[in-house]
Amino acid sequence: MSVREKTSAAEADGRLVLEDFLPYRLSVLTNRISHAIAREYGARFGLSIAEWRVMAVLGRFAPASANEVSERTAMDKVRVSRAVARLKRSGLIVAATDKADRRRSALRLSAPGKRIYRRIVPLALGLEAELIGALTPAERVSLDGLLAKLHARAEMLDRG
Amino acid sequence: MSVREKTSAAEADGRLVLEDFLPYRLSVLTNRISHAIAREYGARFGLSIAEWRVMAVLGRFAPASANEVSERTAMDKVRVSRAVARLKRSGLIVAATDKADRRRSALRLSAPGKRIYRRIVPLALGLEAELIGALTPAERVSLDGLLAKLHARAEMLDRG
DNA sequence: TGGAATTAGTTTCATTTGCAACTAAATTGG
DNA sequence: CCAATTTAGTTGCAAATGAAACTAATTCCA
Repeated sequence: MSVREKTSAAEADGRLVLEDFLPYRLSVLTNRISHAIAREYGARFGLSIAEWRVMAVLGRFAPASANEVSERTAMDKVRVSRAVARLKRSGLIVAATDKADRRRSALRLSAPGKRIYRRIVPLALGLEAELIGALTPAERVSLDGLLAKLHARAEMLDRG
Repeated sequence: MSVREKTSAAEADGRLVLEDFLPYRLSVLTNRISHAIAREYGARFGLSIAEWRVMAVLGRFAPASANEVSERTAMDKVRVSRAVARLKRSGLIVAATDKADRRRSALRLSAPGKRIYRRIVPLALGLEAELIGALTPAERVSLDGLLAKLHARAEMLDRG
């Protein structure tokens, strides 16, 4: 009688042990976090999750096209397009047509956009801190490596 | 000049190092996986992710109420309700009114539902296997523990 | 060159989603 | 007991979503 193999791979007779199933666990975890986040600053600043993500990308990767944002966030390009449209309307970002390629627009945070960004960042980091507060420094390093590996794999699955 | 602290907590001048930000990384990872999954059996069996999750719960936790499904999947009860409605219509699950509590329905997989379930499970496990194929057994155990801790924290954040 | 194929981004349309309000059944406490 | 509250599940409605079709600019190559 072997000890129950507790590697995440989840299986029994021919059934799926859902609570051990990695895609499921990741999905639940992510949903919970997104939910908490949406309440936190979504409500507070009138931003949807998509909008906040666009701002986060622009806050970090200065002028970026919608497509770049889409790639960096793994969000659908339609979703990005609409988030960008709303952010432009509300004046939080500005779009300049890219000189080199006029289909592309170079998106940046506007001054008000930057102000809001700077107010949200600490909240976001605080939330992250609460989240990983459960982990020791060593565990954080470990998590970092694991996510990197999974990420690489997931990218292959999604494309290949 | 201290060595760059590489704990996930992500921060620089006052900006967010998005690619190190845990909620973001989880979100991208989950998006990619869900996408791959949706293509895999969503298309193949005409099931939405919500529907498949309901089936997965029923495959594992025999008769269950919609509410139980909702709790186990962390899906909104509306979403569950509608997935259940569709599954009933397509005959993959059956609902008996709970004798003890007539508001509640006892959901189960029907015979055809079980057949589909048994066909999907290997696919799901295969996909998971590909995903964690990148990890050593030790890393899998480690991941398991980390996710459990994060999950517990996220639950607190979401409620508290 | 210049027309075919590609890429950026938007719009249309049908579907999905979820909050809020609702119905129906069960529980609670007076 | 029965009115007041709670719980299971559904539905109305408005907003979010994404596949597919579309426009406009760019690249490719014969």
